[in-house]
Amino acid sequence: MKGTLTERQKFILALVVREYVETAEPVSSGRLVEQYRLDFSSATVRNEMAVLTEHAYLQQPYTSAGRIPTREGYRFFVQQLMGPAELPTHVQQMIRHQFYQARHDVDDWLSLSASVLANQTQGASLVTALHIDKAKLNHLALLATRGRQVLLVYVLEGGEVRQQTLVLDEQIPQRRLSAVADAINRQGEAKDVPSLRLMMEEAEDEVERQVLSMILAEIEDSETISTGTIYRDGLTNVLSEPEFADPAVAQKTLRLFEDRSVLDDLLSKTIFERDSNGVQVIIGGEGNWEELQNCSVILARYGTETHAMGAVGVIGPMRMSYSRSVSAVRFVSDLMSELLAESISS
Amino acid sequence: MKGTLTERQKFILALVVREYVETAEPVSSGRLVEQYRLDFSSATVRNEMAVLTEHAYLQQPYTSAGRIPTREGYRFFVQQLMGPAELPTHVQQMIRHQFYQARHDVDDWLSLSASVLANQTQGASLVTALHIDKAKLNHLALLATRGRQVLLVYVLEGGEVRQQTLVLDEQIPQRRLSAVADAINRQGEAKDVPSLRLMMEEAEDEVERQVLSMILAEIEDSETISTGTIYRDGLTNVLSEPEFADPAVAQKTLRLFEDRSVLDDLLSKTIFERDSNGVQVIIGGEGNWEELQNCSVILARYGTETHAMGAVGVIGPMRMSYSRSVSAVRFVSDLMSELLAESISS
DNA sequence: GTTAGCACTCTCACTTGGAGAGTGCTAAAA
DNA sequence: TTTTAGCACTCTCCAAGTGAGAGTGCTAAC
Repeated sequence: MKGTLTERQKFILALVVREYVETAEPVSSGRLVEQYRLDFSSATVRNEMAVLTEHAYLQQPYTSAGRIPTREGYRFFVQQLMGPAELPTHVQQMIRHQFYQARHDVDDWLSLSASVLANQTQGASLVTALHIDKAKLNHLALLATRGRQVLLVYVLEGGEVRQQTLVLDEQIPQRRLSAVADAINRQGEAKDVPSLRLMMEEAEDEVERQVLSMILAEIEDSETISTGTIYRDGLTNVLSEPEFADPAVAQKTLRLFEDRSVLDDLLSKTIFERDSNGVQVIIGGEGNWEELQNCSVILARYGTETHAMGAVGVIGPMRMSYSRSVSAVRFVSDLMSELLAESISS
Repeated sequence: MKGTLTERQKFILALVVREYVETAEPVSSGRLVEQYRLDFSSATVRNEMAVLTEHAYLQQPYTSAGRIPTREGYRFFVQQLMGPAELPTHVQQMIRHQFYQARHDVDDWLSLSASVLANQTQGASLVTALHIDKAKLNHLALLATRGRQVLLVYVLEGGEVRQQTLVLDEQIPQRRLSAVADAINRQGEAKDVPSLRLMMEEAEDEVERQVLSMILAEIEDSETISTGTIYRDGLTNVLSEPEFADPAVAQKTLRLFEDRSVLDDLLSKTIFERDSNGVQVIIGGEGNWEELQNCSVILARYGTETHAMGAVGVIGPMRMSYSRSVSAVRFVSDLMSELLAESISS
C-alpha cells in the first residue's frame, strides 16, 4: 500500500492531470465521472483521490475543493503515465517544410526552432547557438571596416562562425591585413589551441600577434562557459496563462527571461549532461531553481556527436501539456541534429 | 481666456504633472498645497484646476476625485513647461565611462545603449542597428564553413558589416573561394549598385556570379526597409508600473514588443524623418498608433550626416518622467553619434 | 481676487449572508 | 471486501449593504 498504486489509482491520477491541464481549475470527483463517463461512482473516485492525496501526488487548495496535481504528481505522470507521444504527422511535415524553406543558414534554423516551439507548445521557447567542444581554427579573414577598426571573422572546425572587432594601434590597409590572414591560414586546417599559441609566440608581425591572441582568448573563454546568443520566442504565450494573472508573479517570471544568468545555467546544464541523451523535464524548479517555482522546463540537446551542439527548450507553467511539449521539443531537436548532420556530410 | 493660460495656471499644471508622475495617483488640490507649500489656498488651486480641466489639460477619473493630466496636458507640459533638462553630470560621466570600456565594437555600443536607457529611464528601450543610405561595397571575404555552405562577409562603405550564408551547388575548396573574393576586391573600393551589376553580368565564373547576385539582392532590399537587429532592454521596468497591473493591458503591451512590425514602423519613422533633428516625443500613441494607447515613446536618431545612422528610443507609460527620459535619450544618441564620428575620423 | 465653510458625491475597504460546490464519513448494498 | 448512496459539514465566491474618508463645487464672507 505504501509504495505502489493500483492501476485504477494511476488511471485517475492521469485523468486529474489531463483535466487540470485543460481547465486550470481544481478537479472534483463528480466532474471526472461526468466528463469521462467512468463506470464507477464519484464516491469511489473520492476514495481513490484520498489515497493519491496521501501519497502526495494530489493536493487540495483548501478543505473541500477539488484536487490539483502536486509537483510529484506531475513527475509521476511524466515518467510513468504519459507514454511516448509524437507530434501529429501533418504538423511534423509542416515544420519540416518550414525548415527546408529557410535558407540553409544555422542562424535561421535557430530562430525558426524558437518560433516553432513557441507555437507548438504555447509556451516560451529557448534555443542556444552551437557550442563546440574542442574548438579548432580552420580559416580566418580580416576586413578593414572603419578607421582603425578591423573585423575578424573566423571559422571553427564544425562550421561555427565567430566574429569580433579589433581596434588596432594604427590604421592598416586592407592589403596588409589580407597578407596577415593569409599567413595564418597557410598553416593548414584544424589548428588547435596549443599550436595557435605557438604561432602567436613566434609571430614577428605585430598585427598577427594581436589577431592570434584575441582568437585564443575567445576560444578558451567559450570552452568553459556556453556563450553565444540565446534565441527566445513566445513570451506572451506563457504570460496569458491564468497562473500569471497576478502581475507580481508575471514580473518575476519575466525577469527570469530577461536575465541571462539563469537561462545560461539551465541550458548549459543540458549541454554538458552527457548521460541523458533524450529529453529532460524539470518540473516546478526541481533541483535548485527557486526562480522557477511554478514553471516547468523541457530541454533537449541537439547536434552531432562529434561536432557542434546546443540546446532547445520550452518554459511554461507547471500546468502544461507535457506530452505535447516533450514531443515538440524532441522533434525539433532531432530535426536540428538531422539537418546539421546532413549539411556536414553532403 | 480661451487660448491662453495665466502663469499660475501653467505653474499648477506643471505641478500636477510632476506630482502625478511621482505618485501615480490623482492629484488633489489639498495635496498640492501641502506638498509644495503654495502661498495660496486649496480653494484657489481648485478654481485654477477647474479652468485647466475646461481646457482639457486635466481630467477627473470620476466626479470629486483628484485630477490627472490628459494627453494634451502632457503634450503642453513637454513642449512649453518642461525646459531643457540634462542628465546629472556624474551620470553622464558614468555612462561615458561604460562606453569607453566596451570594446570598440558597434554591436556592443548598441546593446550598451539599450541597457543604459532602460536603467536611466526605468522604461523599456529600443535601439536599431545602423542603416546606410546608399550602400557601396568596400570589401568582401568568402569562408568555407561546412559542406557546400559558404559564409559571405562583406563590408560596406561607412563600416557596416553584413554576413550571409550561401549554399553552393558543389563543394568548393577554400583556395578557390579566396581567389574569387580577391577577384572582386581587386576592382577597387566603394563599388556601387550599377557597377556591381555590371560585374555580375560580365562574370565568367559561376561562383563569382552567385556571390555578386546575393550581395545585390541584399543591398537593394536594405535600401527600402530598415532591416537589422533591434536591441531591447528593460521590459520588466515598464511592466512593474501600476498602469500595467491589469494583466490584459500588460499582455497587449508586451505583444507590441515581441512583434517587430510596430517597432519597425516606429523606428523607421524617426530614421527617415529628416527635419526633426532633435528628440521626438510621441505621447499616448498620438498619430495613428492605437497600440500605444497608454504609452509614450521618446525617440532620437544617431549617426553622422554622411554615413550610417539608426535610432534609439524609450517606451514607458504615458505617466513617465519626460524630462529625465528626453535628456537620457538625447544624451545617448549624441554620445553614439560622437563615438561613431570619432571612430571614422581617427 | 481669494478663502473659509459646508453640503454633496463617489470610491474603497469591510462585513454580512446566502448559494453552491465538493468533500469525508457512515452505513447499507453488492 | 468493495462499492455506493446519503448527508452533514466546510469553505469559497458573489452580491448587497454600510460607513469612513477624501475631494470637490458652490456660496458667502473677507
